[in-house]
Amino acid sequence: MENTNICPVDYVVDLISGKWKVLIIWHLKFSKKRFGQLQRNLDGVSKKVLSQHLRELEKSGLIKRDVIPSLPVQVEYSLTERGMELSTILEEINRFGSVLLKGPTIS
Amino acid sequence: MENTNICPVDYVVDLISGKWKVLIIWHLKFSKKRFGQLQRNLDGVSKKVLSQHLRELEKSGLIKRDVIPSLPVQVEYSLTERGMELSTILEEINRFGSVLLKGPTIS
DNA sequence: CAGCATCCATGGAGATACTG
DNA sequence: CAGTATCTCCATGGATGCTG
Repeated sequence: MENTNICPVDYVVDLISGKWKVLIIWHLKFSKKRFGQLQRNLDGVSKKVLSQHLRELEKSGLIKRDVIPSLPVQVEYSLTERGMELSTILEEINRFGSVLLKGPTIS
Repeated sequence: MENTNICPVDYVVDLISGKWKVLIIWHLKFSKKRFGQLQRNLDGVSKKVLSQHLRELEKSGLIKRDVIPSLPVQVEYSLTERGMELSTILEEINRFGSVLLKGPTIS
């Protein structure tokens, strides 16, 4: 997770290398979610890790964080345009990975 | 690097999450290379890590390993068809990442 | 040359408790 | 509810030496 990368590929890979990053993006792709919802959806994440990941994704402009000044506070997360773009790449990766997983290593 | 993933995306991400994986694929994309060449190209990799990565990439069918029975032994690594496919995805990621890195977080 | 065995360092992830 | 603060643990990467 080193930001000192000059390589854009490594940069993006780092972005989605976090243990839950892909899942977070996946879930937000379909609808915005609140913190607690996400935590329940990603079965097993600790709050610490979840908020770390969310902050990183936000910092790189992939997700948006909206604070709703209710009581108690609610926070909604959603994908940005860029996050949407990334999710289409993830779909490609998904297709590719599916083939890899099914087809035995023919090399 | 858990193989127990059901998610194809995570599977692929794990595949290219190793610190040098992307670079290895990148270098092999243009020409096959010997172990020592790779080690020199990826400035700073230890032999241990390099061979670990190579074995993993081979195991998942992304690269091919050819042993040339000379003295001393030479080993050539090259991309498989699947590795080539992946490298096109990496190029997309590259484009996307470049935008991310240049443009400030407009969200 | 290619690569394995060993030991060590580091940081990312988990568990838990506390707060505005 | 949505986090932050600590502490611990383990996997990954690094350094070095040995071998067919």
